Amino acid sequence: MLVSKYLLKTLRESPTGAELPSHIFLLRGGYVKQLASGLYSILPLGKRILTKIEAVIRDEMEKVAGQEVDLPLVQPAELWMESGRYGAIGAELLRFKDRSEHHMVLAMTHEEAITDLARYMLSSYKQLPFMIWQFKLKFRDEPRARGGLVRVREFVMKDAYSFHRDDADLDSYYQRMYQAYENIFARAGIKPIVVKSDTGIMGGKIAHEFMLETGHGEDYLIIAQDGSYSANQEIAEFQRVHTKADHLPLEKVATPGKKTIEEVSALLAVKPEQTMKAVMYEVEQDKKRMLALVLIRGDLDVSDVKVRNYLKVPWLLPAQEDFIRSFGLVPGYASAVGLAERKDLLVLADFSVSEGNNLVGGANEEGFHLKHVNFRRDFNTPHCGDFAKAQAGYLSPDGKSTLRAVRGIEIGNIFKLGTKFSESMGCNYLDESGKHQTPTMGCYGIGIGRLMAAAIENSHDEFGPIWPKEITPFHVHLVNIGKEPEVLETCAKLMQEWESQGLEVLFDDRDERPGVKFKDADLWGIPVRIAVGKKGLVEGKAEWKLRKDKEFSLVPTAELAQKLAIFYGRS
RNA sequence: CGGGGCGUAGCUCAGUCUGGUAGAGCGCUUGCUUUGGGAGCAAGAAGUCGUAGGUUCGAAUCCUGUCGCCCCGACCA
Repeated sequence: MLVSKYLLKTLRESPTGAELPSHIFLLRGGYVKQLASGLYSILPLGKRILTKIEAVIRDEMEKVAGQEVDLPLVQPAELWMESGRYGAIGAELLRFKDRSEHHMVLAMTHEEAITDLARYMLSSYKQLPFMIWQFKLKFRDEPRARGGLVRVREFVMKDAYSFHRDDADLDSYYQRMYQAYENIFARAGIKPIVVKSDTGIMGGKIAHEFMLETGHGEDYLIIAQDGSYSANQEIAEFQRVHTKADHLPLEKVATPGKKTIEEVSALLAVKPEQTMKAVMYEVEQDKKRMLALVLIRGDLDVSDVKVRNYLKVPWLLPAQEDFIRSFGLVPGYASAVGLAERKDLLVLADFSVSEGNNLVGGANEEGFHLKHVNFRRDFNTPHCGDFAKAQAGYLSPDGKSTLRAVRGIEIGNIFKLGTKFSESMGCNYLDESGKHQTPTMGCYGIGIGRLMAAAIENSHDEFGPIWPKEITPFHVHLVNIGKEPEVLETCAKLMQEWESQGLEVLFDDRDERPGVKFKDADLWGIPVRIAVGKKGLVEGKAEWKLRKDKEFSLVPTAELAQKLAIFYGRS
């Protein structure tokens, strides 16, 4: 490919709003162009990388016996009503009507369509297990797109779905897929951190996220210092430290105008970990709007994902003041003391308060708190659990190590879905004894564009991306220095020679100064740059420079082909 | 959804406060000179100042609506 004929445009300056290295370089290098918020046009250079990534993934999917399909993006709403997700998912699911007034959606993932296909195809246990997968556009009306290709609204995903007779078979296939993911990311030059994650609206039981650790990531990961534990912060567990003490008598104290933990603990001269707060949410259960009180020690934060999962509700809203007051509670002075008879409230107690003692809590009266509040004696609830958000510095779940927090970008995930979709959508098969059985499912996703962005976050310098060999847009970046006939002839000859050995060559044949060409070469990040100039050619040599290195070496032009073959493992 | 910011040439921005009819750098076109890390000189093309309405003799500038984009938040009582 000749640069002079290629649809490429590099920018000297970063476009406004780009902050992540991947966002900046994708725009500056001419890989993508933004069309609207969260919507990007992929330009020829970017498309080559996506195609390479897809080739790697296709290779690994075939190794785990995947069968590639292509399912519709536009789907009837009825399908999503069958699975129950039409009502469970919020505005992220784009709904519209077609010309004949049918309710339709743009698929944000393809469990429904796959299950529909499977219930048509599947009839006998002899067909199981199988895995179906695709590269397919998804549309998610994200509340806020950000970070270039990291969080967009329209994107291509590799989504795979497996069907099994039982959990044991799913478990063993899940392990194979786990390995396939390790392979894919390794081939993209990435060493992911694998964490346990929330299963969210997908349902299911166990899920893992493959995360790239980066200072710019939008997810927070909790990792034990000794490596024994890793999880997404949303669901990360930790061991609470409790003080042991005899229960002291309940005591009412005046705390006028003191509502926050800081104010109350300062006034009463106690540490925040000796206080209890009531974090209140508005939830909907059985079509009724309820107020949920989550009681937790003052120094801890609530994980709303843990609360949501415990209550099995699709969403939580922080309760507004007038909503709280409509239940007769006082914001700033709320607790569960004296509310035992209230059936209209959901009271949840984090282990930090159910196992702690002598805490300072609200008196449910404007301007008053209670000292020495104790679980069971002063308040009670059957809903005790882990509702606290893990933070750096806390003890790991086994208590043997300390947790640390890092930021990361999710580049892939694998789920054990179970029978959520196969059951609700009537997908079944006959076993050996002729009985109807419901297959158990797994699903496995990788965002292609996000992986391209992650590869840059993972591998770049101040001048541009440094592409790994397997996903580089071209194998060789050839540059002529000067317009002398012998230089141009040599370049043409070399290009033809390398292409005939199957290498992809980008030849910067433009009439530009060397500095311009080298800057662009850095933005395009091709692993090998070969520069041909009159000076070197006198000795029959050209410059060999790796993108990751600063220095070049002079190599006889006759040896370049072999050197390239070795570099790309094709010798 | 809430809060903040920004929309002026392909890109980055100045001009807006204090109203007087459009600017710079980069990029693009042409010519000459240059040629190893984003060259120099000269000439040139390019913007209904996001959009609609209002105020005014006169609006990029003031007012109102509207659309778009970016950032923060979506939670600790």
